[in-house]
Amino acid sequence: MANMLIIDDDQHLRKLVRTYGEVEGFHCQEAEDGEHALEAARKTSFDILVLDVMMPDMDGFDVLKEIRLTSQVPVIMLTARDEEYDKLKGFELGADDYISKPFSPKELMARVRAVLRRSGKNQTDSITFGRLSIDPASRTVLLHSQKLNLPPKEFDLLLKLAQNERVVLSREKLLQTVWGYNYYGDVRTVDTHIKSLREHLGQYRKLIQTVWGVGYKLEYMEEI
Amino acid sequence: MANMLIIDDDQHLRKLVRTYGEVEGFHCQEAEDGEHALEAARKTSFDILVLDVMMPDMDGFDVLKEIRLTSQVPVIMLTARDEEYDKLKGFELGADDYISKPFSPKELMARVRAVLRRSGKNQTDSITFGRLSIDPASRTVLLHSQKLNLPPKEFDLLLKLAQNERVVLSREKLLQTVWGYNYYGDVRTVDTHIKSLREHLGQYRKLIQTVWGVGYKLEYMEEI
DNA sequence: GAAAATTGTGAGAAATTTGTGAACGAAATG
DNA sequence: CATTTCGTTCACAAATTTCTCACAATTTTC
Repeated sequence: MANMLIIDDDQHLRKLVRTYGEVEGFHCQEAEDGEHALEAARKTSFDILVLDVMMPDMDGFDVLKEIRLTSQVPVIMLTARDEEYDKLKGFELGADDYISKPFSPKELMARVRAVLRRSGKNQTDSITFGRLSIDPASRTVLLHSQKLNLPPKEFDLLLKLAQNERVVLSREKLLQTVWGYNYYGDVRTVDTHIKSLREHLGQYRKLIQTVWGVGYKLEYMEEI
Repeated sequence: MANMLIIDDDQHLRKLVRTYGEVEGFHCQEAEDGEHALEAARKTSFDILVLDVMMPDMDGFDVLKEIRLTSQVPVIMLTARDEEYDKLKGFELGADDYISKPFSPKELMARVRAVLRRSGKNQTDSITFGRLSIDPASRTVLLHSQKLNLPPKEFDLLLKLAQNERVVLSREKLLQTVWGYNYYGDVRTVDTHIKSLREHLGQYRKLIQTVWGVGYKLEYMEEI
């Protein structure tokens, strides 16, 4: 299972993030300041860092700068509200995402998943939502441990949506990325495939949400 | 939704850039020469310009020089070849980036995103006010950790106001930026959407304030 | 305080967008 | 080569949103 390093001077916040992280199945380690974080990062290889910006002595950016000298590990930064400039600085230094305090732990975890998914450029890793699992390598989908036979286009469509969890993709974008850049068909073709895909997904049809006037997105919610 | 102005004498190239721009979610407008570009820029406020250097009569540098007299809008220049001289001149005049023809549309869009991010017009970061959080990527609004379903226009309107916190936006400005530069409807339509948006926001309706005789603004105060 | 200007609001028609079933040819399968 | 599956388009129904308008309420101006 994946390793998570939580870096924050606030012990309660560390604890909070840890609790949610562990629910998601991470091995969590905590660091109370930059020094300890860098030391921990030297000793262990982490799969994701959750890094607070505002810390005494060495702030989050300093830590990130150090980290980035040797590693491309995914980093999510915690910023106080209204720190537009900080956001920018964070992204330039190579943060993968940020979230403003106060945040809901659920949202943080959703972003953690999304970042891991994105940074796992490894197309061969399968993507899982509850009891639905998508494996790009073998091009198979498992639903309740049972193989689901999807037609090629539907599989590609599902995979694209899954790789962009929580991000709305317009019909045009989907056509471009799934059908190809030189496809000039009817945009509504997407709808037809979505319909068919939803039928195949059974109760998991709720994963695929229509964003009225914009497009479609895949969003996983615990209760499925 | 951001406005993009594409300035090039080559109609096919304009069309190409437009197509990709629209996939990325921009409202796109085209200008076939410097004159038309300046006129369009006077009428509409754009978030980014894509400007060809080589054009008959008034070339890209002339256009940029004019634009920079009144505006700091991000500009990406298209240069014919890998001309060091062009790059230099462009940067001196205040271009934000350049790209040599022939270019891949994907790369152009990557640069557009990068420039917008640098200029602080990041469209993808979520914005939080107390217990209200707006996420452009997933087009969701969380109010007290609960999802708020807003119609497209209301979401765009809220996002625009949020991205301009404490800045009064006139109805005309809102129509132009949210509805699009080519919308010619009743100005009072804005009022109707504001009303509906306020209803949806519940106690957070106080966020959206009427500035009598001018327009609307979003202002967050701790006590909500 | 009356008049004028501006904004709030309710209701409903109009327009837009999406869901869906059906049809048809292309492609894959055996 | 017959059969099945797949991809696409289309038309219509259903759902949702957008827009306009009239009038009420509020604020400003005179």
